Amino acid sequence: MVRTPRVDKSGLKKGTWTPEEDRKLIAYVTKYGCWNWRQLPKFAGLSRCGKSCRLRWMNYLRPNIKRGNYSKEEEDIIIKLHKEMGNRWSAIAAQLPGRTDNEIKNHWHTNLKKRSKQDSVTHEERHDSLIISPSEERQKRKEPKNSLLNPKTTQIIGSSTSSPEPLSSGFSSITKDAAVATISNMVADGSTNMAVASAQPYADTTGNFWTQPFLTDNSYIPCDFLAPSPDTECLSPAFDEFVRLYGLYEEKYKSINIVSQRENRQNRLIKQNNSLSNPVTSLIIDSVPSSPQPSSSELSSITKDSTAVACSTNMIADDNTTSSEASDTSADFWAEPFFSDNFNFPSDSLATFVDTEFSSPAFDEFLCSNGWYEENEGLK
DNA sequence: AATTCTATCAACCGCCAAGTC
DNA sequence: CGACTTGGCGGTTGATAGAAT
Repeated sequence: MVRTPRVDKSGLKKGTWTPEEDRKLIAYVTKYGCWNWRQLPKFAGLSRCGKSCRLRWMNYLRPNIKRGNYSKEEEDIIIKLHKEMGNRWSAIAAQLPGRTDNEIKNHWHTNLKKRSKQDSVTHEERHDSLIISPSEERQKRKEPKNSLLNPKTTQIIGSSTSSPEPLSSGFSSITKDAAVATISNMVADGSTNMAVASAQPYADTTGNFWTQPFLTDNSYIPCDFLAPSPDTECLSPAFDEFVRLYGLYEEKYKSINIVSQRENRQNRLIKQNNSLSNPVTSLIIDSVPSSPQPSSSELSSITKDSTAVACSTNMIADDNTTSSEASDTSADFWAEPFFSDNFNFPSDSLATFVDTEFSSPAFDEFLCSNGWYEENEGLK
């Protein structure tokens, strides 16, 4: 079920991703975030278009992706939401943590569409059987008033409880909510968390940056300088040194509230345990020793504009917090870190980790032993 | 055993909205 | 205001595994 690898006119590779390409993408995004998908492949050493990289990351490599069997509950939610929203897969996916729109779309077409049809046919049949003909109606009027004991009435009452339930009140605003979720689809995963992290050091730490937390300015990246040897430059201590020289990040982000955030994050990860089904990203998250957080004065300058709220909300939501937590805009909300721990912009430890672990036989072995790769066969 | 059919799903494609210049 | 860029979405395709003949 894979496409034949090929190279198009412009020299860009298409088709199935190789393990090597995956490694490069994981290593790059983990370390530097996805500050610009179009530029990313160049720096990550990939002969792919940005779109392809984005798709691969979003649908396959990013953290917290659930793969495999759908639970009955998940399927019911999909069917329910599809009835409500139609083919708005990204909006549906937003209600199912860990599932991608692509996967849900596939699952719908291969499994649920039939089931949904069957259900609706069954429902219609049942509905037909409940339609009372004029003669029946007349007969009914003649019947005693003790109608609750009438099998037909009982059936109606019984059926009303099993008819499709109205969506919960929360879903009444699903369009809006889904839009928010859509905006921050990337934010909800580690990738954009990291993009923010990557952007963070670039920008000044006054109000401007925090009012536009998700707009990265790739002009900070001196493209020509990096372009010649992305493989080595981007993943090497030399590159880190370069980044420092250009002032692309500030040391101070390394040490602020590291411990409390780390503990907080780890506690969540423990709760999350089973849903972290992507061993690669679990490893990544667990391996990163620290996380940045703005100082209190910086926090106070954050404008709670809708974008910031939406994006940070989804980040937190993705951390398996409840929806009430996610929508909380109180002081506690802002005190909560809304960065994923895995974007400590190039910390030495992470750099070392990326350099050694992602390109080593040990990493390959790790992938294989976790069933992520089939040896020499690429990703399952 | 060989061939054909069907189900599956990763990946591609084209379009659109939002942002920027 | 229009051209351009970028990210995101939904529809579709293509290759393969497994079932059926």
